[in-house]
Amino acid sequence: MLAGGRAGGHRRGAEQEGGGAAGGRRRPGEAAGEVEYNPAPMSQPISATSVTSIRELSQHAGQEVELSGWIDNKRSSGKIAFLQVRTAGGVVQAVAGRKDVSEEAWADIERVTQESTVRVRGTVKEDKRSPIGVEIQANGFEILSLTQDYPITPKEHGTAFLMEHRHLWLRSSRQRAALRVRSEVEQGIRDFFYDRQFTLIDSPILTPAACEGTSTLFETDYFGDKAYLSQSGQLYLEPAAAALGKVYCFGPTFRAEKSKTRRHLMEFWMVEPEVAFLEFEGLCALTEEFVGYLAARILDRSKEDLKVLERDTAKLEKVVPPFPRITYTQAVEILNREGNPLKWGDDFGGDEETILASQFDRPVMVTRFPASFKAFYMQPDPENPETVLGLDLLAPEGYGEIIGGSQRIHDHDLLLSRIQQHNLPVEAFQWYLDVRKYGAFPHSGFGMGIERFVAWMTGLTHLRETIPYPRMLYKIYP
RNA sequence: UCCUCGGUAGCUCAACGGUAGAGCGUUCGGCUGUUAACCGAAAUGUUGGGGGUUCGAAUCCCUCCCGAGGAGCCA
Repeated sequence: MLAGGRAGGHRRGAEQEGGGAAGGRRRPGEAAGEVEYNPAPMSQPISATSVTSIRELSQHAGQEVELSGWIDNKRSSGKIAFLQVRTAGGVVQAVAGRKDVSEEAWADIERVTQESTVRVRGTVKEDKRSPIGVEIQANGFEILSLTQDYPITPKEHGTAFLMEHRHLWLRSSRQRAALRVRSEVEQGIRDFFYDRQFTLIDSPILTPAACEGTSTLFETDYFGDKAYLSQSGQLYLEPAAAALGKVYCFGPTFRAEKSKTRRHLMEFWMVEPEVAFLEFEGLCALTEEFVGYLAARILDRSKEDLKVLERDTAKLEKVVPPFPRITYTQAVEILNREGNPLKWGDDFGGDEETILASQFDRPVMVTRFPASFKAFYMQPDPENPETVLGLDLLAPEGYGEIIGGSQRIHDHDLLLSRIQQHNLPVEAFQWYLDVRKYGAFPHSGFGMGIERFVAWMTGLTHLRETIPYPRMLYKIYP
C-alpha cells in the first residue's frame, strides 16, 4: 500500500512537470500565429559600422552604426519614438523621429512589440540623459521577428510565475546583472588560483560511492551497477595534490536532500582547493585571502551590476582580511549569552549561524568543531582530540555558511579507524587510503558554494536567482 | 517528511454568505524628449479540481492538486 501510494505520487509528479512544460496557458499564444524571421537586409550604406556590443558604442560617437537586438521597452508619441534595444553589453536607446526614417520603417516602429528582434541603424550621439552616456539617432529600422504576447511585462510578477518562465526571465535587467556578477565571481576564482600556480583538476561527476557517507545522493544506473552524482570533488582532489601540490576543482555538485529553503539547491557549483603541506593556520589564511580577493574584485569590476541590484556596497567594502576567528567552544558561549541555549556538541542551525555572524561586520571563521558531527577525514586538534581542525566561514547579513574546510587526516591508520568508526566500506576507500600509504603529507582544503557567495555579493535573498537554471525540490522546469 | 500561509482576467491583487472588480498588459485613438512615459476608449473569467452545507458559495466545511515561506540537512 505504501509502495503503491509512492508510485502514484511519483506519477502525478511527472504529469505536473509535463503539464508545466506543455504550459496549457501558453499554448493558445503559441498557436496564435507562425513565428517568422525576416532576414531581408535593409539597404545599408558602406559607412555603417556593425556593432555587436553596447559597450563599443561610446567609441563610435558621431559615426553611423548598425546593431541588432531585442526591444526591451518602447515609448512613443505620434512623431517621435524611444526604443530600448538590448543586445550584448546592455541596453541602448534608439530615438526615431517620424521624418528621419522611411514610411516603412516608421510603420515598423509603430507596431513593434516588446522582445521583438530588430535591426537599427543610426548615428551615435552623446547625451547626458542616457544612463550609458550615448544613444542612437535612428535613420533606419527593421523588424526581424515580431513577438506577440510576451509573458513578462514591465510590471510586477510573482516568483512562481517568473520561475515558470525562467528562460525568459533571464532577459530582465536584475537577472542579467546577477548572472554577470556570477560570471565575474567564477572568473575571479579561476584567476585567483591560476595566479597562485594552482592546477585545475576536474573531478568526476559520476562516483561509485558516497564521498562522506552522510548526504543523500542522486542514484543512477551505471551499466547495471549503481553510481551516484558527486556531492564533492575533494576526495578525488587529495591524490591530485600529491601529484601537483596545489590543486583545485570547480564544478557542479549534487545533493538529493529534500531541502526546501532559500539557501538550498539540488544542483549547485562548488570550488574546492586542496594544498599539500598546508596546515590549519595556513588554511585559515588562504580562506581569508580568497574571500577578500573576490569581494574586492566584485566591488571593482561589477559596480554597474551591483547598482542595478541595489546592493549596499558599504557592507562589502568591510570584507577585508583579517577576519575574526572564534572556536566552536567560544561560539557556543556567545550563543548562550545571546539567549540561544546550545549544548557543547550540538551543531548549529540557520538561526545560530545568523546570530553568530551578526556579532561581526566581517565574515567570521568558526574553528575546531567537535569531531562528532563533522566528516570522517578531518584532522584531530592536537590541543583537544575531541575536536577537529575544521573551519566554517559564516558570511554576514544572514547569508550563513559559505565555506567549509579542514586539515585532512594524513596518518594511514588513524584514517582507517575513522572509516571503520563511520561504518564506511573500507574497500571503496582503498584508493583514498593509498594517498596516506605512499608518501603521507599534511594537507588542507576547503569548499565554497558559488551560489551562496553570489547571493551574498549581490544581496539576493534566494539562491534561485544566482544560477541560470535552478534545480529545486520537485522543480526541474525549464 | 513535517509546520505555516496562499491559489479570483495574460500578470499583480480586491471583493470574505447576496449582481466578480481595479491597476498593468492587450486592441483602437491622441501626443516631438520619453525613462516601469502619459491621456481617452474597448475587449477579457468554468474564482485550482472534486464533493458537501445553504434559498443562494470566490467566500463556510471535507478532500486532492499546485505554489510560497520555514524546519531538519547542508555549501
